[in-house]
Amino acid sequence: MPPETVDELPAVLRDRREKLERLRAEGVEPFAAHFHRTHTTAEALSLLDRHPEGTDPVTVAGRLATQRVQGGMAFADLVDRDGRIQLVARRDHLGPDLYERFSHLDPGDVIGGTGPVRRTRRGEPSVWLDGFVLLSKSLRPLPDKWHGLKDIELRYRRRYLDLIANPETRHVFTARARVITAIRQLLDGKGFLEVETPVLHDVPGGGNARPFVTHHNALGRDLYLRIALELHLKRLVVGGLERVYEIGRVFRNEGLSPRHNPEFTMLECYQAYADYHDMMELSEQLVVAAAQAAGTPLETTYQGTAIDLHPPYRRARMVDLVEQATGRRLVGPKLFEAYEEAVEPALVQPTFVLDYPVEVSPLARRREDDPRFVERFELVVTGRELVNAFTELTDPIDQRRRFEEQAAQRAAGNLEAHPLDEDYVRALEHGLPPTGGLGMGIDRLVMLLTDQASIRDVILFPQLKEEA
RNA sequence: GCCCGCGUAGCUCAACCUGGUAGAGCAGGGGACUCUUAAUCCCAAGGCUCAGGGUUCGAAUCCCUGCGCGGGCACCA
Repeated sequence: MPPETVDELPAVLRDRREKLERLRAEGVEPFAAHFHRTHTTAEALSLLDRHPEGTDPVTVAGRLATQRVQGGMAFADLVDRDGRIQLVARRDHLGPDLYERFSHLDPGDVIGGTGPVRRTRRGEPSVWLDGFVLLSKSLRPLPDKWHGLKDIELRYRRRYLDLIANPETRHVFTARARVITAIRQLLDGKGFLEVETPVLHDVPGGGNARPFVTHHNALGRDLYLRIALELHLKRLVVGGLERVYEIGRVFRNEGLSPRHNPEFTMLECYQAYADYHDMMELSEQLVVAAAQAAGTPLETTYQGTAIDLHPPYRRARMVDLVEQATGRRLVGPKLFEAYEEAVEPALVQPTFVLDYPVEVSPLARRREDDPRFVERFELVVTGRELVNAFTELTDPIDQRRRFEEQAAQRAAGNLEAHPLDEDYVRALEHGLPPTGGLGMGIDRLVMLLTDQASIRDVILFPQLKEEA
């Protein structure tokens, strides 16, 4: 920040700096060290319900929204995380000095106020102030009180203003937090152990994506930010933890889009003695639990399209879906390409797409009845992959061969082909129990449940280009 | 990386097509008002029109370049 003199500031900012100095000159500290509130706004309101004639004094704290100063009586809305409550100040009651200070507060100032709660003549529940304290002076004006903050760039860059001005934004991120809590509760209840695995990887495996590269100075070598959680979690199943999960950030060095942020949040969980059929049931349970946590009905809409999230979801084999769409019965990478092009975008209602070609699934177990396919599914909703899961490949010999096929693709220029992870193959050689595994994109799940069109609307601080 | 659109006061938007001194609401300042709630009414103030070039007597407006944002494509299990 350049050293700015008060004179150079826009008038709206200069006025507030001058107010700040005036307050200090009057002996009022504009940034309080601490404050004790007795009630949130919601608690104050429910207290009034129990004492409709008026409560004992309560102390609330929050940010001042709008003010309505009317001669010797002033009204203001105080906002905290739970909601809002009206404050009433009267010159007769507070005395002229304190009243004057109240009426010169700005929207955005953080204050604490004490007084009984009762209704105004118009029926508005209000804290009738016996006194108030300025806790944090706001030196910048709030966004337009009626239109909110519309500028989409400012909403992302200054998320704090978006959260103050737009209730919908608060709702989305509250729902996101509750969804993640619900997922943890569901998995914990099934005996899964939440673990943390490294973000810095020697070998960026578990998915097909270009990684971010970073450098460790003391080791004198490059490391990669993880693109998936998979390989470390399956090592833990080898280690006997049997049911593990991690909810964590992964990083993919790809372009930005309404559905892609370079860092995003994945749930991955692995269950010994389970297969991909079990993972389908688990997927359904996760979606239902998440929807309930977000307060989203199972009969919902996404961007104007009706979506029914009631399980069980349709199950269809990829070869059949492609044949229905194109009339051709394909195998191998061509099947997968045709699926992505002709089928996936049209799958609006929740659908488990089963049995992927082995060539695009180097970590999944082959089908016993047809080794060209693996026991893998993706749960697709609104044309987007929500879950990717499979019966894990446990045969270390086959795993090494699959890695070598990927290495050949890599040598041929496919930067996203899976690299060989020797240590992972060694872990398999010790014996991975039959295991089902599942990965779920939390951001896309929250987008679906909160009806948000862009992944940027469900990530608090999404990646943008450098500010001008 | 390519294509399209957008960028005006702290915020929300006019004026741009068709070039002629940049306007309004909110927020802020002053005043009136002791039951308001998008309070109301009166007064005054607030701008490097994203940046840089060009065309023109004259550019917010037309043209070019750059930057930023959005969308699409490419990329992306």
